Formats: sequence, C-alpha cells, structure tokens
Amino acid sequence: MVHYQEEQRLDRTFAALADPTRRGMLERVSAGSASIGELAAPFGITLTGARKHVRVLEEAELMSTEKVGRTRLCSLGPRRLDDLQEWIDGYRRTLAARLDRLDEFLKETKGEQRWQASRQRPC
Amino acid sequence: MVHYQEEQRLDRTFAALADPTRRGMLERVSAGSASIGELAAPFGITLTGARKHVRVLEEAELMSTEKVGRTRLCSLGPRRLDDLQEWIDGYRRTLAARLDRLDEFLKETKGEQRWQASRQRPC
DNA sequence: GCTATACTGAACCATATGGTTCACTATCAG
DNA sequence: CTGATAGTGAACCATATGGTTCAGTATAGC
Repeated sequence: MVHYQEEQRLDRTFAALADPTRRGMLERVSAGSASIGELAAPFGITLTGARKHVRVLEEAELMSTEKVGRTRLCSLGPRRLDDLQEWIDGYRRTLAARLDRLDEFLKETKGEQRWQASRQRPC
Repeated sequence: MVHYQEEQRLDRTFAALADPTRRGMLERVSAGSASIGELAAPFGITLTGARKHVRVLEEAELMSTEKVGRTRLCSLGPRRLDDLQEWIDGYRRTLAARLDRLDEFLKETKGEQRWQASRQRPC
C-alpha cells in the first residue's frame, strides 16, 4: 500500500495516546520539561516503567528527550498531530454525510403509509 | 478521579482506532452498512476474527450492529468523536502556547552575548 | 425436510504491553 | 575518593491482543 508509512504512524500515535499514564505524562510535560523520576512519581511506578512509557511517546514523536548530566530531560515533541487530526476530520465528514442521507431518506419517505421491509436502507 | 469514566472512554476510543484493520472497517462501513463477511473479506481474515474487531468498535461506540436474519448488519455508530477531539484540541493549544513561550524567550535573549547555562529554560 | 450459508463461542496460540526486580553505569556533592 | 542519586538494561511475569480452528446454532432457499 502507498500509505503504509502513514498508516504505521497513525497506529503508533493512536496506540501511544490510548494509555492514560502516557496521556498524563504528556500533560505533565506540557507544563514544563521533567525528568524520568518526576514523570514516574505521580503515577507510583518505577523509573524503569516510566522510561518505557517515555520511549513509546518518543517513538510516536510526541515527546523528545535529552540526556543532561545524569538526568534525562523530557519535553513535548514538535508534533502537531496533523495526520491524526486529518483522519478524524475525514471520519467526522463521513458521519455528517451519513446523517444528511438519513435526513433525506426520512423526508423522502414522509407520508408513506408503511415501512417497507424491502426498501433500500439509507446507510 | 472524577474523570475516570471519560478517561476510560478515551482509552477505548484511541485503542480502537490504533488498529489499521479496524480503521479500514470503519471506512468500509462509512460507504454503507456491511455484514461481518463483507468486512472480513478485504482483509483476508476469518469471520471470527472480523467479529472480534467489530465488537471492539461497538464497545467504543464507533460502530453499531443489528442482527437481521442470519447476517449481522454493521453500520457507523453515532459517535462524533467529540471527547477525543477535545483532548486533541487541548494538546494542540498547549503546543501552541509552548511555541509562543519559546518565541518570547528568543526575543528576550536576543542581543545577549552568551547563552547562560543557568538560565531558565523556556519549556 | 434438507442443505448450504452466516455467524458464534470456546479453546488455543504467538506476540505485545505494562509492569516489576536487580545488577549495573554514570554523575553529582562533599 | 566516596557515597548518594538518576537512569539503564536484561530478565521476568501476568494479562491483553490479534489471529486461528473447530464444533456448533440459526436462517434461507429449494
């Protein structure tokens, strides 16, 4: 498939955001960069556990990190989530179109005495 | 946490969308309702496998199904993805704010001879 | 009534995920 | 130099995920 890479990117992004701990870490980091320890503490998980989450976020390019001294500084990555937004926009447009079709269908059938089981479904 | 249910809903939604097969099924169904068999075929998976994906989408309320005769009619669910959109909007606003702060920071420090290591980071 | 079709549920499998512990390295502070 | 601190990597564990097969049930069509 042509869009294979984009598909993969969507996979990684949606998956990264599917975990509440990771979303929490993004929120924490959006208030200012933090160390692994600072990210681990509020969730009561180990440094190792936190590091794993951070790596997932890095791979989705939602976070970027830099080792400074013995601590790792984690900050928000540059991603605007444009591709994800695009997918959602497409989906919502589809949904809107579907509702429009339903609307038309209801108008069309208004006044008919009975619902015909054999009638074409609107969606 | 107060927002526990919403958190869970976000979890389920992001997770449901993280799989390319499921996104494909949503796209297929957005063109008109389809049976389990019709959803399975393009991905070369079994009916059982397809049914599992459909169930995940149902639980995320992205798809709704109805058993008619011996086939199960799958159509788009009513969800507008509003909560997900809201989360993403918040994230993007944060990102924008972060870039603004960086911008100010760069203006502030313009003309200073040297980068001071001890200086407050912009983000 | 009989047969083909459409789906379902249980059992199973391999891999991924989210977490741990423990031993280790690297740096900071005195 | 020495001790405390911050993080890392490997090994491990339980559960979840994405898929299968196989034996059913229920309906459609003749």
